[in-house]
Amino acid sequence: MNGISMIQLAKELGLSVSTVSKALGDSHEISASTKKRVLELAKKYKYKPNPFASNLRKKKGKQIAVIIPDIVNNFFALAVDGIESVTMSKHYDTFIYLTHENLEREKAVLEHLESGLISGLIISVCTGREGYAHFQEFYETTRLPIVFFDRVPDLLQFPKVIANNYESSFDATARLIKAGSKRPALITTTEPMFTSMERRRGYQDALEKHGIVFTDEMIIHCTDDMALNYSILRKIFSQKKRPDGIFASIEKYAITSYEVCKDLKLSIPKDVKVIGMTNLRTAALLNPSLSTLSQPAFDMGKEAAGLLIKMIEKKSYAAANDIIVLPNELTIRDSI
Amino acid sequence: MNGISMIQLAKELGLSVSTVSKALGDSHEISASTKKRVLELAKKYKYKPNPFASNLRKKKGKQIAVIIPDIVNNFFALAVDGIESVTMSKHYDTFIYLTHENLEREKAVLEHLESGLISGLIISVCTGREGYAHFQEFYETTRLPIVFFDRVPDLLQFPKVIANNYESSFDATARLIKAGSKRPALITTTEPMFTSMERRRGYQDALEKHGIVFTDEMIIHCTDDMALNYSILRKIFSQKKRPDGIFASIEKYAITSYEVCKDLKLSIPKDVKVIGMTNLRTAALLNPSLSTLSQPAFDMGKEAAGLLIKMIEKKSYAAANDIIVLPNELTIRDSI
DNA sequence: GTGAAAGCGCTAACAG
DNA sequence: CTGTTAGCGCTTTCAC
Repeated sequence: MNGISMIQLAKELGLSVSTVSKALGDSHEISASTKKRVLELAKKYKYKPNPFASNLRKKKGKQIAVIIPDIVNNFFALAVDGIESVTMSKHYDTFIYLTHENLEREKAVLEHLESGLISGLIISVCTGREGYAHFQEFYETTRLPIVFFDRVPDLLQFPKVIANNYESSFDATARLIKAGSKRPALITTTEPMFTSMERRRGYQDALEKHGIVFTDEMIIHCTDDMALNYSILRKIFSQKKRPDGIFASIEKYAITSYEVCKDLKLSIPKDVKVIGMTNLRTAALLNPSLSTLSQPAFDMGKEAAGLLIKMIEKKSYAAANDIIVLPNELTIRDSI
Repeated sequence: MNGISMIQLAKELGLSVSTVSKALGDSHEISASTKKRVLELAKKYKYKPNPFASNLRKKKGKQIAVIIPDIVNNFFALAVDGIESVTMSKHYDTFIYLTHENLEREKAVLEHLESGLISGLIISVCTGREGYAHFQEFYETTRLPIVFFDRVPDLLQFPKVIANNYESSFDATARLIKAGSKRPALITTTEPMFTSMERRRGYQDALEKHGIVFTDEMIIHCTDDMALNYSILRKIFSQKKRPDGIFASIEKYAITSYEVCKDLKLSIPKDVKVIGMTNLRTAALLNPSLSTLSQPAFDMGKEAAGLLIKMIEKKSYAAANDIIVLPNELTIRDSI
């Protein structure tokens, strides 16, 4: 905290503080000549308004928060990149909070933010679907605009930015089938999430559409524990009646699938055809190169931030129930 | 902005605002019974102090900024993860700003932060070594604690957290040589950076130590343009007298090396032995699995944040010239 | 142990 | 077009 204050500027200019304030705000009440004088002196002294003072007075600032489960994940990193690209251009400051899939942490951050530090919130919720009450409560007490992205609480009425998970999962599964898979498996998480439910719906509908009878064991549930996932998959792919295709609907599961196939000497794509839901830049360099369904992560971040700032700036909450749907991108490589 | 204010608390308790303030601050001037009453009512109403008001009054807040070139890079993502793990536990809020290797952007962010929004700064500078004046200037005008990490301005007197780039590059190069490489190349950036200079020093010293005569063309300069890098590398590795080893001292160059070798049908590790400086989690899944020199990214972030908060909280700037050096980790896999 | 008063730096009525 | 005034909500002397 340092530099010159408005008071000192006013003193040196022989003007009142309020005149200086208005001049800096380019108010129409102020004469061009005065504005010029003020601006010049402000520039000379590199005057920067004290954000605490002005936020306190205006009861509003140019700071927003981003709450995500994990930054060490290409998807979220790209989303943050997209968010920052717009907050930067709109001169907003961006707080970042990581929940690490911990619901308590998520609640704690939300409660902390009820202090009024921010003017808006972008969030991708952690796994698990019980307990959305804290979002509702946050909104009730702060009335602050919130935009959810990717992992959204399906039952809550808030603006959201999501990918076309249903449709693209349908397409990906269909591609596996067309490539010759008779029993493609879906690898998904044990945690119930809206996104994975949608992907599962797309998967099942594609099976049905192509006359493949769905049975429960075609869905493989993995966890957060990579070692456990490995043994789960290894067990399943060691069976005689193993799946001959994989739609890995979570990034890390695609990698584990590769490891298991490698270790079991199952050839990809001959024995097992694989499509992975991932934004990994190295997908093309894996052996064999991995076919991917990738999310428009950067654009999702951009849209979310754009929407949020619109909500903050126009008091028009017309946007409040917007749902923006962006397309995932299917890239076929050698794994299929 | 919402919720109850201290004024309302005071009114309801029949106390003065200053008493409530002290009670909430657990001041020894206040009786235990009063503290209890205040705390209970505050809890009942979920009172949260208005951060703008208290920051304004105290001329100091619990917000810090992190400025990095790129979040879509495992190294920086991990570092942010490390930083956030400590700011979270110490109840600080973390702003994030991305420079995308753009010096102008870096300067703009710094200037913006001169407003006094934050109480401390963690930064990894963008490429290019001209122009460190803005850091000095930022410090002169704000007197705020700054911690640099990884990409640090070597000539400036500030606390820094870095990796042992010289020593570990020496070791990595030595491993290439011991594995049989007679002419290992160093792939580095055209941009002069302290980190890459250190890596280069380690590389050259290892050559000398092992009796390999260094010539200028053993250093391959790549850029930010991936397509250009590809053609640079392709040209070099098409020559008869091509290198038989690669120490890729920047993450993305290791990937391009793989692509080029694949396309030129050069076998790794038979024709070319490769070690890449990278934190990519998929390194082990590449074909062949990539030997890596990885940075202690998470810990670097943790150390940087710990140091910064120490500087913010104790006014003791004893730490001011600290340089914390953490070890890189060499993992040998099939590419060598 | 508690309270009164001043003020952090800025904005926004309202007057003039 | 410019100035006066009254705070935003909190912390911090200084009295009592």
